Amino acid sequence: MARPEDLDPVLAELATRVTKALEAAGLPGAEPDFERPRQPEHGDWATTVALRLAKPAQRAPRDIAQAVVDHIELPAAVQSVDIAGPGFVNFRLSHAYFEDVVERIVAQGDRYGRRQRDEGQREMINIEFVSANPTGPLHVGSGRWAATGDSLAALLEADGHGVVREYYVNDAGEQVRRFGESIVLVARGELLGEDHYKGEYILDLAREIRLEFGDDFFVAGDGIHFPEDAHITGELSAQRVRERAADGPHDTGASGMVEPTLAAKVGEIGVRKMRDRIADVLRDMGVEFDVWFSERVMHDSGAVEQTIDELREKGETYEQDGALFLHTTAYGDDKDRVLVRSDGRPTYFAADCAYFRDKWQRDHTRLIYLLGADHHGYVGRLQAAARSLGIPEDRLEIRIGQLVNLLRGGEPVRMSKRAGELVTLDEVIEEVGSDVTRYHFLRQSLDSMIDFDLDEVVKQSMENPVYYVQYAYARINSLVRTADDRGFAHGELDEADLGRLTAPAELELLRKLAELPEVVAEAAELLATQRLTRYAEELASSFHRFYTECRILPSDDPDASSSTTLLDTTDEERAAAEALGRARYWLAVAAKQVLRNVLDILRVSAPERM
RNA sequence: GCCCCCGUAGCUCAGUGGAUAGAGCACCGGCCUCCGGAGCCGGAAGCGUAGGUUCGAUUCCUACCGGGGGUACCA
Repeated sequence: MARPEDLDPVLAELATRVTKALEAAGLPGAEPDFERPRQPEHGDWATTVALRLAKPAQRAPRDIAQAVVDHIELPAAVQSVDIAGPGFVNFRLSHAYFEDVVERIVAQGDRYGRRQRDEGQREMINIEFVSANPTGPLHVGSGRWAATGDSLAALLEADGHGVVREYYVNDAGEQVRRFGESIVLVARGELLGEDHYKGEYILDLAREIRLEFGDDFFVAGDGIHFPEDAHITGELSAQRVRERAADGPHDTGASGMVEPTLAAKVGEIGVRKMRDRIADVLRDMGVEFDVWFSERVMHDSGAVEQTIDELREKGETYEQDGALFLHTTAYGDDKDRVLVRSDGRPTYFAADCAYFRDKWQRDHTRLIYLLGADHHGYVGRLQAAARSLGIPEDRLEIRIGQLVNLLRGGEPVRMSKRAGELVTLDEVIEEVGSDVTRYHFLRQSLDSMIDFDLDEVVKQSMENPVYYVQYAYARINSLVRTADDRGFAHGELDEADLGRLTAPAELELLRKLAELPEVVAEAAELLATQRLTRYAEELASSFHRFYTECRILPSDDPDASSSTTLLDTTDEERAAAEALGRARYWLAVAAKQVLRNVLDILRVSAPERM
């Protein structure tokens, strides 16, 4: 459990002092907990230790709180302490503490908010996400996992861990053959069956492969040739594709047969092409995977057989009806799972096991899976598989995210790859942009279903909160540019008198800036990106208020202030105003840095101008 | 049937046992002679229902109501 006192030496010291105060008062020892009060009047930190101790100590909470206050020696950075409500002990930090925060932010730059961990504390985390089958383009729903997984990875890095972003490519087995068959049939202008993949992209692939490998590529042994006029064929096929898709379940099946070896070959080529396209779209979204793990390669290497052997040797398996089962119920699964079918072919589940083994052997200390709710049924068997392979229970974390509800004008749009009726991620990115799309997904909890109404998102893109945050950043950049243009003498940070920052808006912003390290730690622990987006919005809000209420640069308009101020202003007052301006300038610079650091973790761009 | 997620303001959502439950959108009323109005300030409005645990419950437990998803020798 991340505790705020682990992140802040001042708070750690305060915790020690509270413990000592309890001892000095003759009260039972207790770990004081700290939380940030909602109301600013309640100070910067509060502990409920008096409330918790009331029962074991047999004393009224307020009495205990009073005893703490009477006996505590406050650290220098803590200005005051008082008791409130039923027995809260509230602490207020000194202004010097916040001045120090500004200095730390400017000194640490990009590192502010990030955690440095010792070797022993640092994990090597593998996070697997998206992993959509490479038999079709990514749809909008996958965008949620792309955005969330990538930002979680950045978040865990910020929390001081090593992270590997991984995509498991299901490029083996029956579906690849069927995928290849679909391409061949379309290339030949034949009808597709109910189980075939449909959609314009199949036609595109057929064209592409024909161009690359030549007209004869799709020639079948029985004399069926790839039609000479590709254009006409294409139109025909596309039309038929649509008809068949609309036809639905009473489909009678494909009009032609495809040789298994050709289907496999074409499937392999098609999958490779689709994988590249998927990688392109993800890159457009700013997501770069470290590892594209091929299931086929794993099969070819014999790793699946080895894993099955290993499981057999460990006594985790048994045979029944000619099939080999993994005894997953021993680890809480609903039913035992088949590893090898009675016909000798390994199941996908066997590959999943082998994949686990591979990942674990690559020296990861923690495995995270980000899965959609449609895969919820897999959790039990995946957990069991990991345990069977000797991966400790707490080293595997499977996070289920609720699905994205794709709408268009309030009407549901089906997202079925086979039916070919899907709205692809690249279309959406092109239409509304990567930042808006990402932020939209990152803003909500994984537990909540997201409505993605294409019409609404396009309409609302200008009022998306991401612009609110980015605007704050652009605004500060503009301020800095203007300061430079006018030759504003902001001096160095250590020359600025930050003690002058005492206006409510200034204090609010200072407090908010100080929160980042703990927001990062909490978000990382909970794997919750929405903690970061909320913080970003709060920070932007604090800045906007500060900017509105607190003039930073001196007015460039001599007439503007001449009538009253210039005449009445003494040198002393003018010097004070200048000093305040310099302090505010550095506060704005610190805010800019923190906004940038948050946006970096969200992996949303921080524009200098908008 | 069993399992998982959700139910918080008119709408979309935050809030991992603490004090007076917060944002955005929408609505109403204000705010720039000057650093970016994509902004700021103010107003109205809410924890599905019923029990339980606790000093304290939106949060944890149970039941019920309502919505979504999952339950293959599929891939």
